[in-house]
Amino acid sequence: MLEALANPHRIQIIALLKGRRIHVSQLAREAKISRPLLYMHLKRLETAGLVTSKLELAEDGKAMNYYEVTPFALHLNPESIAEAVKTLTIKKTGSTTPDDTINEKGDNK
Amino acid sequence: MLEALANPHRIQIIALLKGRRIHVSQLAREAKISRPLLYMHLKRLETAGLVTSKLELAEDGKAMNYYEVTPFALHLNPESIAEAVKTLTIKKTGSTTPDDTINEKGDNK
DNA sequence: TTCACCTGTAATATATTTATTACAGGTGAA
DNA sequence: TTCACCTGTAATAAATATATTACAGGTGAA
Repeated sequence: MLEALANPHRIQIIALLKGRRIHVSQLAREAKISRPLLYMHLKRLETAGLVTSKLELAEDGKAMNYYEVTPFALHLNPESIAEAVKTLTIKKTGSTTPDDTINEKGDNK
Repeated sequence: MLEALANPHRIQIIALLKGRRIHVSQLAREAKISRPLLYMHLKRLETAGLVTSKLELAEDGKAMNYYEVTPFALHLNPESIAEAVKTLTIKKTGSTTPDDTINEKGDNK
């Protein structure tokens, strides 16, 4: 969730979406970014559960994909973070086994 | 600030630092990451104002760099984000001028 | 048929972040 | 002097994130 919020475009998208539904193309114009780029950002936001989308057929038959924000609330401070870390898994680059050998004991320069 | 919090190692570092001061080497051992990597993460946290450091001389003359968390508090929800966006600047890749020409008007396939 | 909208995605280039390796230098104690 | 700690950083590799370009296909109206 924090990773999803760690980008100015995505923050702006949430701000634009606040309180209203907008379809992708319109959102791209308002955010002043290209649709492909917007899709990428929306995907990240949607994966984090911060926005939802619904494809609808307008009366004239045109397909419109409407997005809206999820009413989330997150309080961040050292305490809440310490709590959250208990549920945190940090992936390792490479090895699958929880190997603790971190190269300690002596400099051996 | 959100960018600084958008990484599991840095989140963990804040958790480890909560309520106590620890010097770099000790922190590296507890977080189970290398010192060079830790320095990088600490730098990002410090730049965001989430932690502070103080280099001290222990009684035995050894230099120790102690870190501690800043007592921050951030409330995130669609409303607060919409507020924050008013103060947000999105950098452009390339061009310096605020150019709005986003290639609109007609498909011209 | 062409225009002006709408929906999407694959491939690619670029930029940034994350992580490692190899250094350089300090102290006190055995 | 060597060991076991401490401080840091530069250069590089590897992994991700960000952004662009080029597609492909749909609708209704002129």
